[in-house]
Parts: sequence; C-alpha cells; structure tokens
Amino acid sequence: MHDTFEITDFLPYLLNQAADAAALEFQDYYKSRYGMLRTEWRVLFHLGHYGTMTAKGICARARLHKTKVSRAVTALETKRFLTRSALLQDRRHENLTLTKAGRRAFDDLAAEAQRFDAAIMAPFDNTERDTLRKCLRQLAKL
Amino acid sequence: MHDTFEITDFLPYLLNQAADAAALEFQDYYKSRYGMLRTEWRVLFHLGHYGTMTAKGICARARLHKTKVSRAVTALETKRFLTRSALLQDRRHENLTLTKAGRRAFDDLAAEAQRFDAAIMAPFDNTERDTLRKCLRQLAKL
DNA sequence: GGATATTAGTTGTTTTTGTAACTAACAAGG
DNA sequence: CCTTGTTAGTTACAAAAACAACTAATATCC
Repeated sequence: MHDTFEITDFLPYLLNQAADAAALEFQDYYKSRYGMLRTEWRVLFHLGHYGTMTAKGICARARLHKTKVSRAVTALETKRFLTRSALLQDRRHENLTLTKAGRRAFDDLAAEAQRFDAAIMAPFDNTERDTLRKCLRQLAKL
Repeated sequence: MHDTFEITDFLPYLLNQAADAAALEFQDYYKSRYGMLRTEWRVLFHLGHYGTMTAKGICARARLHKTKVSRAVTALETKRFLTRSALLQDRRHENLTLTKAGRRAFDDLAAEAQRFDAAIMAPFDNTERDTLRKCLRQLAKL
C-alpha cells in the first residue's frame, strides 16, 4: 500500500487534468456564441436553474468569490441577459433575474451541455457514471 | 433521459468543483512550506517522478503550455531546486535535473501527497476508487 | 437615537495566465 | 553554403484571477 502509491494517480492531479480537458472543450460553446467567460456561464446557469436569486446566493451555491460574481453579473447585465431589482425590505440585496434573451441563452447552452455531457460520458457504463458523479459530489464538499 | 438531465450534475461543473476543492487544500503544503505555485509543484513532481527530462517532455506529459513550464523552471532554478544542462548534440534542449534540495522537497511533498490522497479517498471503497481514477484518466485524454 | 458592528456588493491594485511574437539552434533542399 | 523551414525555449503584452480596501445599507447594543 505504501509502496504502490504512484504520484501520477494523485487525485488532485487527475481531477485537475480531467476538469481542464472537459472545461476547455465546452468553453467553445459559450465563448464563441455569446462571448461569455466561464464565470458568466456559471452565473447564468445558476440563475437559469434555480431562478431569481441574489449575488450572495450565487456565491454560496457556486462557491465563487463575490468579486467574481459581481463582475460576471455586470457583464451579463451589459449583454442584457439579466436585470437587477433592489429589494424593498433591504436595499443591500438585489434580486437577479434572467431576461427573455438570458433565458434563451440558458436554454440553448443547457441543451448543449446535455449533449456534451452525454458525449463525454459515453465511454462509461451506468454504474461507472453513478459512481463518478457520487464521488465528485462528495469531493466537492471538502 | 431527456427530462432527467440536471444541470447541476453537468460533469464539467462537478469536475471543476471537485478539482478546486482538492487543489485548494493541498496547495497549502507547497505554498506555505516552499513558496511554490501550482505549476512549480507540477513541474517538480514530474522531475521527481520521471527523473531528468527536458521542458518539452514536461509539457507533453503534464499537458502544460511551454510558457508556463518555462516560468516554473525559472522559479525552481531560482529556489535552487533544479539545474539545467544543455545537450551537446542539440543545444536547443536543456536537461532539467533536481538538486539535492529539490529532491528533498519532492520527497517531502510526495509523502504529504500520499497522506492527502488517502485522506480524501477515505470515504470511498476500493471499487469506487478504481472507478474514479479510471474515469478521470479517461476524461483527461479528451 | 447614535456610535459600532455586519452585511451586500463594488472598485482598485497586484499576481498569474494566455497569446503571440521573438531568438537561437538545428535540418534540409537546392 | 545559403535560403527556407522547424524546433526549444524565452520574452512582451493583454486578459483574467486573487486579494484587499472601500461604500452603502441595515442591524445592534447601550
């Protein structure tokens, strides 16, 4: 057990290689079609999936730093993909909501994501897929 | 199948979350002890594992861009963790070799990596571990 | 109700990447 | 040899990320 440790099997290394490879390919979609950065796609995807929410909520769910979210929100607003509305009860909070155009972009990218996911999962059987997702979800909680 | 696609199960997203979480924690080791950046640790780890090799070789194996490797090599040289030696046959190539100090750092970090790997793999059984590594290795090839 | 602390979000500054252009060494065809 | 092409690696500049300091709104405690 001690002697069989191969540094090339080091999990953070493997995870990083796999994540880079997967992200690189998918990035072409949102980059070329909508000129989005990764954080923008991430924010769009959270708003599309969970519905209207605040920047703080996105930070918590996406595990992104507030400055990254702030800048992504500004960029998405400039692209007219979302609108802000301050809450009456507490004007520090702003609810972020996708516009029609933002929703269309989300629907398009979500469909593309589904195709892409199916393509990269193709080499694996159902048991492997379940195990893979389960392990990744667990690791993400660290 | 169509209707059950959950965007939060999107593999690039899960991979990225898991990779970030894993990298973040391990990074404390090489950052605080040796002031290394991630690319530097990656280069050190390749030299420690495969022995003397050229920058080009590291690029190929680590799937890193040559500019990143070039800068990491300079940084590791400044820390006196490696030495360069141009090849007589072709002076464009430089063989990179760890110094004693570089080897010590590698040994230390490799041991730490092994402990860390065991810790994050602890929640999984052997079958899951094998599946996880196998899938990640496959995905990294994309 | 007014000083103090918190919270949501932004802006500014420094590091780190990514991209592209460059240098130096070699190879090959004429 | 001497142009043209290729390869290994570096450097310069632009894009993006990380980190810290800031503003504005609200909550709290006396």
